[in-house]
Amino acid sequence: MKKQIVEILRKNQLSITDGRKKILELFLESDSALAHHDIEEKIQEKFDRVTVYRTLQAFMDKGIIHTIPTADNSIKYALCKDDCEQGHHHDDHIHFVCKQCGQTICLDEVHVPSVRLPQGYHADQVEVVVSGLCKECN
Amino acid sequence: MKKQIVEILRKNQLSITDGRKKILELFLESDSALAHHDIEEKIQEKFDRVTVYRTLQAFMDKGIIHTIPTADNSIKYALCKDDCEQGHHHDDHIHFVCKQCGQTICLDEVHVPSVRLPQGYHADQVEVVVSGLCKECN
DNA sequence: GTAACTGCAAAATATTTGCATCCTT
DNA sequence: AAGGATGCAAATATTTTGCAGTTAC
Repeated sequence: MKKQIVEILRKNQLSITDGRKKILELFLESDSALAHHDIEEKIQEKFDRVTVYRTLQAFMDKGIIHTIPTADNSIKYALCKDDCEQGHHHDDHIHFVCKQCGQTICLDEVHVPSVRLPQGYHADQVEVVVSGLCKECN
Repeated sequence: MKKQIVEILRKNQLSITDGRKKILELFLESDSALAHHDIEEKIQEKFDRVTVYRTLQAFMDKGIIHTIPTADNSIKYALCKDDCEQGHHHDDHIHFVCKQCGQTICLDEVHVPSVRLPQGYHADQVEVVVSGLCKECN
């Protein structure tokens, strides 16, 4: 596990620092998406708020994580699959937000249905967010 | 037009005030979704920031508008279709965000594809946000 | 040693709440 | 007249920026 973390950072040419290792570990351990707020809460050793912002930004830039659109104002982050390149994410899975427990998870096994757009539109990316009740809360 | 505005407010048991009329008018005129920020910009007569927040909240509560999930942090609002009830929106259309001009529009004519969820999950709502290039920018 | 990263302070921005006043009904 | 809506002030919360000190490589 520790090894995998270092490897990901190295592959993306990011210096291996405690903060980054810790935050990346959180993502690897968690099967649901994390908001900035969650990260601050879940990390024992306190890192500066600003460091968390910058770390998330760095991970975003490198395509290690991506944001998940949510209808409420919160931004959630989740790990990208391996084939994401810098700036171009190709998440062909859907996101599920549980209305009860608030967890946001990536349903990797459910593929994004294809959407037929009107003439003239060009689609780069399709995001699907399903909300309802998760396995535990149902 | 003016008549329609008053009618909507009345139907939802909201007092008819200048601010509400003006903001609702904006939504009716605009064919793209609006962020809080857009609303402040587009309204000549200045209403208090707080009034805009409260107006949007009131419209949300009544099911007049709904939020559109976006991957960046901005929250956009758009008019609901007639059959939205308080607290339960059934927007069976998809949203399109243009990466060039930033406009967010509702593609009413494109239906949300059905999604098959894993065992145990219950879907209340499916949000689809497509990003790419719109008719004008393509 | 150098470039990159972090923490602190502070600025800028966004959102919420309380309360007195004003407007709609 | 009464209840709801607004504006203002202020409290919170969120995000960004600059800079000096520290750490990774």
